[in-house]
Amino acid sequence: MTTHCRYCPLNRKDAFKHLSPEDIEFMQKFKVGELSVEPNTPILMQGSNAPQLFTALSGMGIRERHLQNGQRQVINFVFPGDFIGLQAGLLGEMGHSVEARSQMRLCVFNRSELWSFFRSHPERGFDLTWLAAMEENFLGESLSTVGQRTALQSVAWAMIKIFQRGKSLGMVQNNVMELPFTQRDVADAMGLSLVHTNKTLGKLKDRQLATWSDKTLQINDIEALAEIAMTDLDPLPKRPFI
Amino acid sequence: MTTHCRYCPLNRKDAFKHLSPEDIEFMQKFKVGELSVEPNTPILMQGSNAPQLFTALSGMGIRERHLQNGQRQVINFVFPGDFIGLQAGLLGEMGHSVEARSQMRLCVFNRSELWSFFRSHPERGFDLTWLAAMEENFLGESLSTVGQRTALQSVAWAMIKIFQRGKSLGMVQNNVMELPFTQRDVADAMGLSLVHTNKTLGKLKDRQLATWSDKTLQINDIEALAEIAMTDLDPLPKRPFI
DNA sequence: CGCTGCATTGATGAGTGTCAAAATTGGTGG
DNA sequence: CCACCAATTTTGACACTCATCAATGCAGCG
Repeated sequence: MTTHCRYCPLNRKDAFKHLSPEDIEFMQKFKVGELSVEPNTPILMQGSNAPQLFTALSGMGIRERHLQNGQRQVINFVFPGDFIGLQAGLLGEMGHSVEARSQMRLCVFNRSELWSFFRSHPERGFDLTWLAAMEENFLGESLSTVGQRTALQSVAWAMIKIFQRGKSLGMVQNNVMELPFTQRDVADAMGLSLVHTNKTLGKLKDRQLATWSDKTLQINDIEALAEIAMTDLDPLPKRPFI
Repeated sequence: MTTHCRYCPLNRKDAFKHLSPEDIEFMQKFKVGELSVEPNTPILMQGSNAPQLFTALSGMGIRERHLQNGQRQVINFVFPGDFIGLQAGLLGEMGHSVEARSQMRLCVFNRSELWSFFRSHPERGFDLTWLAAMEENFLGESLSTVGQRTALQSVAWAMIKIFQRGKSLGMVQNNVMELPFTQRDVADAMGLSLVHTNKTLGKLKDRQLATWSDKTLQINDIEALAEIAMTDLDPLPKRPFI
């Protein structure tokens, strides 16, 4: 069931910087196996010191952080190509949990070998840091959204971000993409209540900008959305993957 | 005016993992100089592709992100030991600006040599990634705060975080530390209005938990603060520095 | 000495949260 | 194929936190 890295599905998508055959061989030595999980399966737990790290090969999930009183914040959405477990690998403890939302296929690595990564193939260490910087950048943008944007702006922003990411991965056809998330996920991502998120999504639908129902997101006018969200529509840079 | 890395002030603080003499020599080759800036001086601009990277040697600052309509979000506070310019170095573009709030001394590196970092001294590349993971972790926590905590909880949380960080760096005497920030900085960090932040700080003062005035923060009951903020008071891990 | 930035306080109202319930969907088993 | 149940979405009414507006005080400074 485990495919050789040579046939890694990520290496074929043009959202990613392609790996050289040598790099592929190197990664192959790293790979311990593949993991296939059902929707809503926990992958890594906040506070855990997991021995395994992952790269999402297909499917979608969420990163979420739980507070002492049971509230949660959705930190980010997980797409194919995302590395999962950076904090466990480096800090020895995850700052958030990761949970699948659709069925997912994950590439599994051994945490204990992360260091050999840096030592023997520094470009790959560099790539990992690149991903960390990208994530940091995104979290800063999210923070600005939750802290400064209104509900309407926030939801518009979220729809754009999800859509753009999906588009870069070939998950969009005719301005439509599958979304396995619930409205509660988005609400917790934007720091809004479920009810208000629902009503805000309704507004976007009324204005014929974006329609999300039946696990399907349709974007009708992304420029108008971007206007509302006060954001640019820059294409995503090619990213490395681990 | 430029001190040799051998005398780096950071290497003497026990908040940090100490560098070996060889590492110090290596870093010395890297170092281009030192920069001393006055309060409110911009250090790196959002969107810029700066040729220089920094490590804060002393003083404090902020990371901030500007939106199209002029609002801003304070992403994080900058303390000695913080690396500045990761995103410029790796992504080629800063996602936020960095500005001094007190007088600051900065260690200056050449961005173009960042890669040799990873190649010739992979442990140092590893350390840089460690810092990136730590920052990512903190941003996730901030996001949870802005998204989920109430104003009182948020402000209590911020005071704790700043105080803990200051304490680990020896900036606290008798539960008192200097804070060069304005209330507007904190308000923009927590996604609150200036007025409400002021009133919330007043509440903490009334309850005799924390007093911040005249650029001085005094923490009277950190356990009670932690209770309000729904957070633990774990000691900070020893961190590397670049 | 007036100017500017920052802190402080009170009054008012908008944007969201909370509560409650109905509608819809999807899954499960008889 | 239908009945039932759980999860999710949707809608309306109401409450409240927090933003906004406005004015004052205060300190630093040219």
